[in-house]
Amino acid sequence: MDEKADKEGGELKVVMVVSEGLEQKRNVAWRTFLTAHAVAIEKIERDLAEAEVLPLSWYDVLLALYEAPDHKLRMHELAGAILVTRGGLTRLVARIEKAGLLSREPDPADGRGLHAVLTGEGLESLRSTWPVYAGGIAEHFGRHLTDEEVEVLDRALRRMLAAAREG
Amino acid sequence: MDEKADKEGGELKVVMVVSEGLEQKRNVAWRTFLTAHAVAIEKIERDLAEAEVLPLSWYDVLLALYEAPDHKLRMHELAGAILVTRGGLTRLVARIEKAGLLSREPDPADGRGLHAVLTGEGLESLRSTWPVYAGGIAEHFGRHLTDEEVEVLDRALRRMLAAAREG
DNA sequence: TAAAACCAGTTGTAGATACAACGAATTGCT
DNA sequence: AGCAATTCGTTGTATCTACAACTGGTTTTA
Repeated sequence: MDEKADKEGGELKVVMVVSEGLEQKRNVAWRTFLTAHAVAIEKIERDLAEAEVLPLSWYDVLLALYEAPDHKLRMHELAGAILVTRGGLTRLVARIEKAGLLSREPDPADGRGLHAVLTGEGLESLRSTWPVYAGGIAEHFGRHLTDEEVEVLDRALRRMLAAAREG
Repeated sequence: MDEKADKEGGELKVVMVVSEGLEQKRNVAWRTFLTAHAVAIEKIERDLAEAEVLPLSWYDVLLALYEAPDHKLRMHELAGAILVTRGGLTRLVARIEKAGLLSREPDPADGRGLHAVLTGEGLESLRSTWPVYAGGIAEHFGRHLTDEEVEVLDRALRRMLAAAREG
């Protein structure tokens, strides 16, 4: 790489120069963060698929409903909770409804609105998925971190999220 | 939530019971990790789109080429470097090639193989994209973390990745 | 050296997502 | 009350991705 810098003049510096000094460690950490996320997600999704339980996108929807009052949420609330656009949510919810894991019912208080409601079957799926998911999290994520690292990571990323919600 | 547990018996415990004790903090941290990733990526992609520079998927490909010897990689090496399936890479590379930012040339040493090679125009795009990307990383990620947190996060996630490569 | 096994990259197909435009319903303003 | 602006959810369209089957090239092995 250094030989290349000699041969090609400034080219190598495209990335390096800008990321030198104080910023560099943060950029390296960002890349680690991205890769770690991609690898962990890939492995966990594979575990879920092999066990024939819910994929993460379905699990997220149903868990959000589970955690909501009366196990129901308006579509736009659900979209906000799982960070999907409303357009995407319409189709995602339609697929999950077709599988019988949630139902849609009109909101009596607002003629425009719908509630997505967790069904008994949906709860059952959540129940059977969780152990597999928990196993994946432990195996591909938690197992490799010390207690202290977990705390630092959680605290730091929460601070980041709080800032994102304001900005 | 606790009232709900009283009313509905064991249901609330579906998730909580299993994740109690030692594991719980790790599961909470995992969720934070997922959300933080989703939010940061979303904001950075938006920055890139607004500045009309390369999206992350293209940037990743071109950066991998940039960092490779002679700025070229075999397709399967590239697929491994950016964590995409070969099928997906074929199309991604085709799009980038159509934009003139890389070229494909046969490998003289292996009739099956192709090299993806960074072009001058590709290097130029990398150059113009990086400041925007770096700004996004700083704004939506690095800015919110202390030096020590950055180090802990990088070290911990690297350890996780090392384990993933072996397992 | 011939056949079998393997590997590289592509392509058909299906699935999933975002963006923008839309119709229906509600809210706010005057 | 009545009209404009906003909000809600859906849908058309374009992109993008994964999986699996496939073609052609290479390596292994008998």
